[in-house]
Amino acid sequence: MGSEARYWLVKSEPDTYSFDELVADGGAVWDGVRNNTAALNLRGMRVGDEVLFYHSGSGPAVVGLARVTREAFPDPGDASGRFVAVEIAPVKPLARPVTLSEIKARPDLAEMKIVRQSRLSVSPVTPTEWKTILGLGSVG
DNA sequence: GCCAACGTTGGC
DNA sequence: GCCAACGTTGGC
Repeated sequence: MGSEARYWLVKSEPDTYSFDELVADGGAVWDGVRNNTAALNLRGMRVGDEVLFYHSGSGPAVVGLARVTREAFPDPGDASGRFVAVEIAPVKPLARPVTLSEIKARPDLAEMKIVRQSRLSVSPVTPTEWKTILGLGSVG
């Protein structure tokens, strides 16, 4: 792990917490993650890292961009002390959502963690994947 | 609503 | 420590 820019993807059910709600709130504590792999990724986040915000459920798609505003701290809702939370703030919505089916259809995105392990709620994104997603979403 | 993937739990 | 059973997530 060097000091290069890092990119991540976080997943949320829009019925539970949507990108629009993140925008309305101006930021959010990203807590409640109870998976060790996802927690490891949360611990890797640094302030300023950029985040793809993905809606799971019906019409799964990357819908917006966010930024890490606070690094990992103990999840207040976790009595075990094993899990952590971060804080993120909205940057902007994608001009158009990039759907999971589009991602799957592209050979250069087929290795994305979201494709390979659909249940992982926090995952790293490579710089190449990041640029490709932003291109598809007409951002940048 | 169904099913696959995968994490967790608990009996042994 | 192994593994079967079970629960949850998420795509379709």
